[in-house]
Amino acid sequence: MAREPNEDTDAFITEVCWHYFVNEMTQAEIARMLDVTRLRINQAIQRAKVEGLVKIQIESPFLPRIDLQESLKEALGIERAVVCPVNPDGYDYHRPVGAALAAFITERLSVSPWRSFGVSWGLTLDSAIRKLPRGSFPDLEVISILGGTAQGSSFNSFGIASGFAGVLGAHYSVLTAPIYLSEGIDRDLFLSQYALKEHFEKFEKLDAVLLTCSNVSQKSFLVEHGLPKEITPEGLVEAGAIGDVLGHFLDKDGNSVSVDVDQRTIGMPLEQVFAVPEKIMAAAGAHKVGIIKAACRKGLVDTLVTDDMTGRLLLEQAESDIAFID
Amino acid sequence: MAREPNEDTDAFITEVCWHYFVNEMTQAEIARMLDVTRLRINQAIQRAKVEGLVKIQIESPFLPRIDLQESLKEALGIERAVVCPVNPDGYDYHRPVGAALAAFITERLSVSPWRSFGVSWGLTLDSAIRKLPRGSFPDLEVISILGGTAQGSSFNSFGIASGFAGVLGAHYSVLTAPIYLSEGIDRDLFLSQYALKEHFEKFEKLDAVLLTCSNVSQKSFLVEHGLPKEITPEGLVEAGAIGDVLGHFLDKDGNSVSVDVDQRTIGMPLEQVFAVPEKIMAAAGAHKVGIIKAACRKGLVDTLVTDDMTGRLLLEQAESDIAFID
DNA sequence: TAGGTTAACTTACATATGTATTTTGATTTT
DNA sequence: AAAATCAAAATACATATGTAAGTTAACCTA
Repeated sequence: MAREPNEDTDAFITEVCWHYFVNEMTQAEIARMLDVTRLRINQAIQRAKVEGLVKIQIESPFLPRIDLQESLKEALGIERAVVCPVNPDGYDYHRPVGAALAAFITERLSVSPWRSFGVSWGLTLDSAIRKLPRGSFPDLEVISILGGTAQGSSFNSFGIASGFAGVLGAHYSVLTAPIYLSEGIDRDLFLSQYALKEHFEKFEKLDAVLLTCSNVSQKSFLVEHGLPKEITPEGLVEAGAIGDVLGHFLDKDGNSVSVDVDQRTIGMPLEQVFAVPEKIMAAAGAHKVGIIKAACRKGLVDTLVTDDMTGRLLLEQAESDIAFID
Repeated sequence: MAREPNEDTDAFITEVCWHYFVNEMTQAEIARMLDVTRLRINQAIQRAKVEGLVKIQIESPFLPRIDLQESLKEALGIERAVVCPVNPDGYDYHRPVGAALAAFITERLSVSPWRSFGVSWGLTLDSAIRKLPRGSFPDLEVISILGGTAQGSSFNSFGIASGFAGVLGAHYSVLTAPIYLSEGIDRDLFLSQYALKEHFEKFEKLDAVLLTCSNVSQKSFLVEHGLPKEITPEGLVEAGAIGDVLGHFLDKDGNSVSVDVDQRTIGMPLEQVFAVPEKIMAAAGAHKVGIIKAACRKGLVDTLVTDDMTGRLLLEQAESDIAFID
């Protein structure tokens, strides 16, 4: 081995970003001034963007799509829809929907003082954390409401709950458990552990939940990596499943297709979700149209945060409730 | 006359910015998608930046300059110094110092709940408003502490106080009076007007003030456009003035050089400023070094927000208290 | 309807940005 | 000490951005 990679410090990146975004200097100018190569300036700015060190806020970001939002409220029977514009080519919905969710949360928190809210996990929530402006809510607690997988911090509730709490200056409480119990372990016995019991009691007093969902296909991280091997996507589809919410697989009417799976799921039960005052679902993508509609129909959603493409699909195929396997 | 200029709507600009900053599309892509020319996209983005519709926040913006901040605290005998990096060429301190002030205010508001704070006026405060992220502080009141001039909204307390209140979601109270009384009008009689009396009483309970300052030269808006014609810059310099704070001209020790001028100034008296718990001065530029030091020496400043260039000058010329006329 | 006026479009181009490739040189290994 | 290794610098270049022309066409006026 030779030299160590030159890890740029936070202070360096901060200074570069200040010159670039506030003083509006060019990258070349900054490089000359700080006596480094332009490449390092360029990379510093890119890293700052990715890691959320610079946050770009747009005032009233969902002003434009009012028509679509109104139609969606009507069609899905929900209280509120937030629709953000998305790039139809190179379609990546995580970032824009995450940004819209972040803006929505900021707005809600400034108006109604949540004491606690629940979070599941997934890339959309991960993206929301990066876009959320730093705040100070010392009386707020972020509660993870779903067990995690072994892989990557976006896919377990620890990374998400602690991430939200970090930027919001709040406390957090995580669910240190897998999303699905291994076969043979008794659910009630498992949940009777002191730490878990205390955590589950917090579900009863949540002011809001941030929900996500997915369909039954390779596009679903849960289906691809999170299911115990005894549970197969084919079996779930046969049973009528079109997607999942909080690890529970639902049919097109939002009813669970497998008591067996439900019994093994470590997380907030759907019955309890109904009782939460604000049920916010962030979800987008053509493959999620079916499960989004099912969740809305069942009453699991007050506010839907999505993009215009998905919004339009939700309206168009008002009658197609097909499970997508692609 | 021919066609009307096509004033882009807020919704249009918002959508363009969303595509550009969140979805990271190129301006050409956005133009193609929305079927307008690239020029209009380009202009929309520029307008959004200037008008503060997009706000770029940098996490912990004054992390880098800790050494300089510590030295300044020591040298000036103040509680806190906030130093932001600045572009030495094409030197414009209003924007970066305004941005730093905005970040500082955001931070302070999230920690200590001010009930009210006072504002003077000037380009630096105007710039701070543009950089300040929208907030909701319904119990906060922004109080203008200085009369205004007839010209431009940045130079009267109405634009500044209402601007701060607007972005912070706060109330405001303005001082509807000129900065200097005309000769012959009795100050006490003038201030006894009901509306003014009520306003002046609020000065006693301020949690913080945002102060600015300037020197005695053409660079000072106050000197160039705000002085009654009986008061000349030459006369003020002869009397020992090196600059002004809240319309009061001070010598190098921070003492007023003209009881006459003070008698005509409509604004918060300096004696009252001393009593405010947080005295924040935002000021930068080589020409302000003298007056900044004088104000600090006199005890008018707890927190100084400035840039690295001015910071370094403040340290270097620890002994030069010259009034700059250039 | 002809002519003047001007916003918006078109074109052009200089500069800035993002990225890939090659070169350099410090450090470690043999 | 020579060779190997690899991060950082240098170089090169395709694309994006900002701005300044000239051109077109909508609209008003007379």
